[in-house]
Amino acid sequence: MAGKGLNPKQTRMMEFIREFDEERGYKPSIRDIQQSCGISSTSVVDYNLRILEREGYIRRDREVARGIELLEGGRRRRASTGVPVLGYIAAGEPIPVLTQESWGSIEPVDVLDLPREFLGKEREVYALRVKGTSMIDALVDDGDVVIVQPVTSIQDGDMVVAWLKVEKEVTLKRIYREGNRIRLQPANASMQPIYVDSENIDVQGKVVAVLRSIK
Amino acid sequence: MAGKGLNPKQTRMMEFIREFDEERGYKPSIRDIQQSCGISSTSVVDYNLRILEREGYIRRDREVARGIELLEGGRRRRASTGVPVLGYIAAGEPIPVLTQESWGSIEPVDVLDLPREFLGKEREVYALRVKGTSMIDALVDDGDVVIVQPVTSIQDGDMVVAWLKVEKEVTLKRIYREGNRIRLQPANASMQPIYVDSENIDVQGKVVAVLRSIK
DNA sequence: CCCCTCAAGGAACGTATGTTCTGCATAGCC
DNA sequence: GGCTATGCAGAACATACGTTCCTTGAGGGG
Repeated sequence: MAGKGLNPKQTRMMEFIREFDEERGYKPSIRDIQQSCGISSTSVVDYNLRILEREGYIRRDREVARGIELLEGGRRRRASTGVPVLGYIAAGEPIPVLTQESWGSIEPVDVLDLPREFLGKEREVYALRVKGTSMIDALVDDGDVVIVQPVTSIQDGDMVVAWLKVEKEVTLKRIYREGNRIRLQPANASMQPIYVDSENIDVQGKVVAVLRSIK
Repeated sequence: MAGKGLNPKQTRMMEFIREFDEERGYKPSIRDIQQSCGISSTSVVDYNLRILEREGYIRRDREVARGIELLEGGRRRRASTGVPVLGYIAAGEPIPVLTQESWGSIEPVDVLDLPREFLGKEREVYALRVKGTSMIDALVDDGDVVIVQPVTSIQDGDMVVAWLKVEKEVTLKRIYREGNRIRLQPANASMQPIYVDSENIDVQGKVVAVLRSIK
């Protein structure tokens, strides 16, 4: 199907629709587009919107005010969810504890919109920014963002955020229960596991994703 | 400001607005909400929307059809952009080459909606899924997604996607030009750099972000 | 009991907004 | 020259949609 690319007017319209949506959270009306793109008539906007729809850039719902859906590469975007960034996680400092009750009441520093694919199935996840390189053995570097799902049930092999009481340290490791003690396995297979007493560990949550912005 | 939480009706409304937007790409009208949430009158919807706005869950533009903006944690979501996933990257295989011309014409496998923060300033970035653990020294594991900005100008210290002709290998490393040869430095400081001839390397792009979904 | 607020129902109103129709250029084609 | 497709202009039209007003009913205070 499809054809050549878009002409300048249509490109301008696409850009405007994207920007408008980003700025205001909803789509522009035909007259919004008309004015902002310097188009003389609503019918011209409609005419070009039809083309944009035919070429697969947008989807329109007829008779619906502001009923434009932006498609990306011809397909619908992956569903995403807002994830609150609650603070920092660093080796030497206690982690912000999140209980069922405090959920929602802690003021997020920021909110990231992330594809569901990278989150667990659970809705209630939060994000922490990593300070320092102490968790490099979990393939997590300074400045990374980890997505954490608060403790519910931990299974062997889960990557968890754990507070080691004696060492006064936060760590990210895969966890395995072995009788009375717990084995913490670094993600990097070439590194040795460490063993801790079950009493010495406080599991805060399960890491479901890591994000890194480079340089 | 704010008060207690939302009542069931308001919670239902919030959920509906989110789902509607996700499904159709634009916001519901008051009457859409009325019908789908089993509310008897538009004025009741309006009444509760005012509350949602007062409590900071949404922002409304008066007189504007479907003019609802969803706020998350009281603040606007970070702007995000659709990033096309173009395929796989694996140690033994050539990378899908992306030139200025082929941009836009390659059919993306998928599209991810990502916060701008994790992307470079450039618009034209794409994503590749990583196969295998051969790039673990760059803190990149099997199954990760790397966000790549096509080659423009590479600076010393940039993390790049490089094809080593002789070795027939793709690799992710920080790059440093040292006269006639090139030093490729693993991200993990404990690992040794490798050196290659400038003729032997084909830089495909610059890695601007890494995403990992765990288990 | 009266008065007030919170929550809701029902209907009417006005305008914001998509649609459509008529007309007019320009360009390519046979 | 006719014929058609593309792209634009202007206006009228129909309705989708937010707003507002009038009521009602259940609590709570005095």
